[in-house]
Amino acid sequence: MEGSSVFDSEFERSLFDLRKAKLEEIVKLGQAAYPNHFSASHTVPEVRAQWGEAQFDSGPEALEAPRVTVAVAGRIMAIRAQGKAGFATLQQGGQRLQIYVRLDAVGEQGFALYKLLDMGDHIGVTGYLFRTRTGELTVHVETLTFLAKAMLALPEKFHGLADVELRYRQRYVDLFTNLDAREVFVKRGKTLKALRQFFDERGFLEVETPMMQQVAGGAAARPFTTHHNALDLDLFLRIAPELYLKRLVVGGFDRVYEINRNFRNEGVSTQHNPEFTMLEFYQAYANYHDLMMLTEELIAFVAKEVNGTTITNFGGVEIDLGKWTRLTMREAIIKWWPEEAGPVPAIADFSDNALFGSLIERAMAKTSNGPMAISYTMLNIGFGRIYWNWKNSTPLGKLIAELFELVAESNLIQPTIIYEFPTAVSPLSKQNPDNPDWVERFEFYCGGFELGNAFSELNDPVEQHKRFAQQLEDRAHGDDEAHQMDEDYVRALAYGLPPTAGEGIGIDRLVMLLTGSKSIRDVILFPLMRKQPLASSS
RNA sequence: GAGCUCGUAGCUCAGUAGGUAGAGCAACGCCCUUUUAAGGCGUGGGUCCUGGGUUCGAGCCCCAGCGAGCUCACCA
Repeated sequence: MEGSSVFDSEFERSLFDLRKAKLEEIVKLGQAAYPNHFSASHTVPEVRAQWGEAQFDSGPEALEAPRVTVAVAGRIMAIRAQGKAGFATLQQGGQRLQIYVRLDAVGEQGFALYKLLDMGDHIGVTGYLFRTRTGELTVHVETLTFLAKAMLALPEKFHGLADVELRYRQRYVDLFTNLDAREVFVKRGKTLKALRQFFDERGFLEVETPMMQQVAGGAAARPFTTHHNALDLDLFLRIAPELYLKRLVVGGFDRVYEINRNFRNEGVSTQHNPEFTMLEFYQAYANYHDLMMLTEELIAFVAKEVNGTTITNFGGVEIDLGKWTRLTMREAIIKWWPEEAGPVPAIADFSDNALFGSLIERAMAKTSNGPMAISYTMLNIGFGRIYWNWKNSTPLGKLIAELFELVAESNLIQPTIIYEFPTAVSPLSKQNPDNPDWVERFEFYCGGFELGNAFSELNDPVEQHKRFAQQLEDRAHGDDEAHQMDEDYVRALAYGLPPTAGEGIGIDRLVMLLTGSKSIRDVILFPLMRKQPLASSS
């Protein structure tokens, strides 16, 4: 490791040398430097569950006749020596257990080993359980086994690792020093398990479809590109599994789901990471109304499995994931129409291009001469952008979706289903039979952001081909997120896709909601970070 | 990509008005057999993110860069 940039400083280098010397002393005491096994009778959480605080009522004597002997292992997170005795705290599985080591119990060799231990070391102990004067469950150690040494200094023991950047870059330290961080990822695991249980119980098959695709489809986003050398083939990392999953429904898998990563070449924010986990599922013989019901059930089920309740606290607001509101996109715009923007729109304003234009023009004027409050400025900029797009003959449907995002989205804190989307922003959805400008699609929102997106799948190959062609035209006009043509997908539809509804749910965002995390990076173990400047020592 | 804020010991943070760099934890030595953010005495530890500039003098002021957080833009 000499000359390597593992070390941040001379302090760390010399500490490493010191610990190396200690390790040699430990070996001289007859311990292995890097043993590969320890037979524990219990984990720390098991010990706590069986003899921890809940059982304290039975009195300290409960542990004395007969004595309870345990063998446990863990990482030393606190160590206090007191002459010929000492206490240390072992951490395992996110829980802690105190141990008490005294010279007359472990002998000269054992105590010599104890004195060579440092914060962060892994050890195993055997001994019997007792309670200290203050009532803390403690292992009275009889034998100590050295397991592994921490060669670097742990973060400050009271505050833990607080530097956000370090927590993301060195998650391995964050996880064992900040147990709250650990808990988030335990809940993430439970979320995935609950999702799978939900779909497995309903006869869905879990599948895996390509993440390297020749046509990156199924969403409006810019893909990452890569290259296969042997086949000399340019490939895209997938932006969605959608088109493959529907091919599977054509193939006769009536109910499929996939939980895996999508990759989108876009900026990062508290709600976006370039790779993120998406659940997509498809159900034949169902439509988007069926999925609304399924979604409400699903989210409530997962919340109960993970948190034991549908209530979650997000950004200081209590959200009940068991109580849902349903609004059409147009209703939502009207409901959340900002007072500053003047009279609320009429339904007719959404069906006529000229009326829509004057609606925006009016709102723009209203918000331009108000007090210079931030909301006025933000709204004015937003209306201005929509107006500019309207002037540049952006399709009405797209403008309506933009308007919805401007005035309504951030208000959707409690679980809300927004349905009836414009066809212009939904190239893969089935049109409303009564009005082809609108499709059978919904998105659902919680905490002010979008969690999922669902629709009755377009299964008419002729119409699908037409929509792709339209997207190609958008692309030619500079929209580099417009959908690519996927001839093979159209061919699959031509073999006959049964009436099907499908849905995608952003799992990172769901976990944010369930854990009260304000940033997506707090629910991703290793979020994408910029390159670190080269360490000067290397 | 834009704006705002931040970067001081391994970690958590102070740093007055521009005048020789501070504390706690961690580390090292000694004392201590029921402590628990153990305690007591002592010691060591700094490219003040990097590079320029202003100044007699810069952690502090100015410029540029790097990294991070937040807000916005794009999107899910």
